[in-house]
Amino acid sequence: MLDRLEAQQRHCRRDAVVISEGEPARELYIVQKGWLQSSVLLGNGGRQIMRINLPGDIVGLSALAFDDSPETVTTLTDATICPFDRERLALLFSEHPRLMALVFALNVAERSQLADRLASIGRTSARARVASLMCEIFSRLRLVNGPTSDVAHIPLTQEEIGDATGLTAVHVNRMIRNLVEDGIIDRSGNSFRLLDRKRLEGEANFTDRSKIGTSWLPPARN
Amino acid sequence: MLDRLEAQQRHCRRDAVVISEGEPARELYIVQKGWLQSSVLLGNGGRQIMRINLPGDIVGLSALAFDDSPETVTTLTDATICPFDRERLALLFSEHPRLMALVFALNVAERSQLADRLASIGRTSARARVASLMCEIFSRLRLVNGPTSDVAHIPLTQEEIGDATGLTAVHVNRMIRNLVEDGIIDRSGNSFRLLDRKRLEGEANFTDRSKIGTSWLPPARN
DNA sequence: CGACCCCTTGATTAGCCTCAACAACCGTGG
DNA sequence: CCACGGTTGTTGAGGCTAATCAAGGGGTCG
Repeated sequence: MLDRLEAQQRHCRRDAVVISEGEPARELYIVQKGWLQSSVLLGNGGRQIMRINLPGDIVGLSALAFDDSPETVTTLTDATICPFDRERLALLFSEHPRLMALVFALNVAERSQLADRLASIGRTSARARVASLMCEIFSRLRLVNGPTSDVAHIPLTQEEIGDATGLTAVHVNRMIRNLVEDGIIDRSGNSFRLLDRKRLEGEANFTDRSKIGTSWLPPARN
Repeated sequence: MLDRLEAQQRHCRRDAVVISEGEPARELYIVQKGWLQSSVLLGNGGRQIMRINLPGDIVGLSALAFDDSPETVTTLTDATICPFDRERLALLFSEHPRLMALVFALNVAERSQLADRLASIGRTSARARVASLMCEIFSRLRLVNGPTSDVAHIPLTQEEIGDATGLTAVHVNRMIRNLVEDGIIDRSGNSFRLLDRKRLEGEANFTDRSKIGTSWLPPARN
C-alpha cells in the first residue's frame, strides 16, 4: 500500500521550492532521496527552519489541517519526491487503520522533535543549540544509513544552520569551530565526523526520538 | 462516540502533575475544564513550556509514539480531565476513520502552532514573543468563550510566561508593562484586556491556526 | 577572469540576563 | 485578629552572550 503511494516520482534539483507558504497545498510528498527543509519567513526578514526532511519523511502534512500551507518546503540537494493528494490519504485512513495509526504516531514523534528544538532554542546556549542540531541530524541519518555511520556530508550552509537554531551565520561559525577545537566533532568542508557522541549529546541535552512504540496500534484489517 | 471518551472524569487541583516526563504514560486526556501546561525540564535547570492546554484539547498524544512521556503535564488551575487509554483510541481508529482523521488534523494544527512559537522564539524580539503568546491565548480563548471576549483572566505567573517564551520573569515583566504603556493591552492583576488587536497581531507576526479545513476528510462509516 | 557565494575573523554594540532589594499579596497558624 | 513566611510582581544597576558591522580569503561557475 505504501509502495502505491510512491508510484509517482518527481525529481527536483537543489533550491527548488516544493511547497510555498501561504499558497494552496493539497498534495503531500514522501521523500525518497535527498534533503529538504521546511521553513517560514517572518515579517522582519528573518527565517526559521522548522525541520530538515530526510528520505522516508512525509512532507506537507499540514495540508491535512489547512488549505493553504503555513510553511515553505525547499530542496537542499537534488531530490526525488513522491507526490500524492490528500484524498489518497483519506482513503488510507478508511481502509488501513493500522497503517494510518502508524503515520499518526510518526507525526506525533515529529512533533516531539519539534518540541525538543523549541526547548533547545528557548533555553540553551548557542553552543548547545548547534550541538543539538548535530545530534538530531546524526541520529536521523543513523536510521537511514545504518547505525555505524558517524561521518556525514551535511548539505547546510552555516546560514541555514543559523536559521534552524535561531542564530546568525557568524555565531554558528564560531560555535562549530568551538566544538571542533574541543575535539567533539571534526569537519572538513561540509563533512562532519562525530568524535565524542556522549559529550555532544550531553551538552545538547539530547534525547533520541526516532524509536517509536507500536504496541498500542490497532490490528491490520485483513 | 466522543462523549463516550469523556465518560470518566477526574478532578485535579492547581499544580497537580498529570503526566510526568520520562515515566510510562499509556493514557490520554481530554481537557474539560481548567488550564494545563505541557513542559520539559532541561539539564541546566531551565524549563520550556511547550503548550498551554485549554478545554477541548487532547493531552498526552505523545503516548501514541512513546511508551514513556517526553513531557510533563501540569494543571495551572483546578481542572477536570477525562482519561482514556490509548487502546480506546486504537478502536476509534478502526471504527471511525472520519473522526480519527479529524483528530489527526487537530494534531497537525497543533504542530503548526508549535512551529509558530518556534519561529517566534528563534527569530523575534522579547516584546514580540510576549505579544505572540498573548495572541495565541486570546485567539484560542475565542474558540472556547465566543468571538467577542477580548478580556481574559490568564492564570500564568510571569515566570511561566517566561518559560513559554524563552525569557526571564524579569524581562517578561518589562515587556508586559511596555505593551501596556503603549496602549496595546491593559492589565490589572492577571486580567488582561485586548485594546489594539491589529497592532498586537502585527508586532507578533501572528497567524490564526484555529480554523482547520475538513473538506478532504474521509466520509463517516455509517 | 570576474562575480558571487560561503566561510572566517576582529571590533563594537545591543538586548536580555543576573543579581539585588523591596513591595504587594496570599494562605497559614498562633 | 495579627504576625509570619512564601510567592509573585516591580524596579534598578551592571554584565555577558550573541548580534551587527566590516573586511578579506577561498572556492566555484559562468
